[in-house]
Amino acid sequence: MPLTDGSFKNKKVISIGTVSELTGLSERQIRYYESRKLIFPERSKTGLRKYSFQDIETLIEIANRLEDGVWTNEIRKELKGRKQLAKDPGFTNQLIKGQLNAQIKM
Amino acid sequence: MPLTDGSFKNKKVISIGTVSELTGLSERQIRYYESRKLIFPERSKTGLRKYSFQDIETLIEIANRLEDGVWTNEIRKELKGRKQLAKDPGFTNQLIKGQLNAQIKM
DNA sequence: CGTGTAAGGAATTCTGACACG
DNA sequence: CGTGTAAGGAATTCTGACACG
Repeated sequence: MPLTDGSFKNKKVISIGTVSELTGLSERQIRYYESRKLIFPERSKTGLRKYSFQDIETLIEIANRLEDGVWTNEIRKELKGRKQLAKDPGFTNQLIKGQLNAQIKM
Repeated sequence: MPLTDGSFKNKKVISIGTVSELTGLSERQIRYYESRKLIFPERSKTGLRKYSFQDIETLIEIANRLEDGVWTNEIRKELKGRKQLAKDPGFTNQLIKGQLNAQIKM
């Protein structure tokens, strides 16, 4: 199965510092939007937040809505409208292949 | 301009620990392949390596070739065959928009 | 050649809180 | 409400080196 690019978009692998650079938002803001239930990063085993490119797009959208004077409560409702579709259609499979190979090697 | 998914694939935003988890390779191996000129991560301002999803695919490929008993020197040649095409066709533009908005807001 | 590891330091991220408003 | 900051601690990453082979 060919690797469809859509696989990357929802893979949570970016740390908060990088997200901050990419979006222009402060880490404080990014964490706050999470507490407001606008974004849902995953956590590494040790608790570090991990974001996807999709999250970054959502964050930019959130920043734009806030500029318009919209409250996070309202933004949450707006965001709920757009269902986040199928995640991970293929990429993990490829990764597993790579890891299996690595294992078998041992 | 709509955001083409290809934009994500070449964006260097993943740190080495995450790459290690995703590929099953040790950080030592990943850094070594860089010293062998097989992969070319970018660096954050403070020197931390950042990889793209494309790099991850390449790493899995490298691991597979090594299992076949191929030397890094040879793998480098093989990799050179496949030109890494256009990077960043659009994503950065969108990010800049978000950041500009953020700036203007101030 | 390719990879593991201990070593010391630098950079990152986390949480809870005080602050302003 | 949304965001800044200082505080202390925990987790991550970096480089150069010794080791095996």
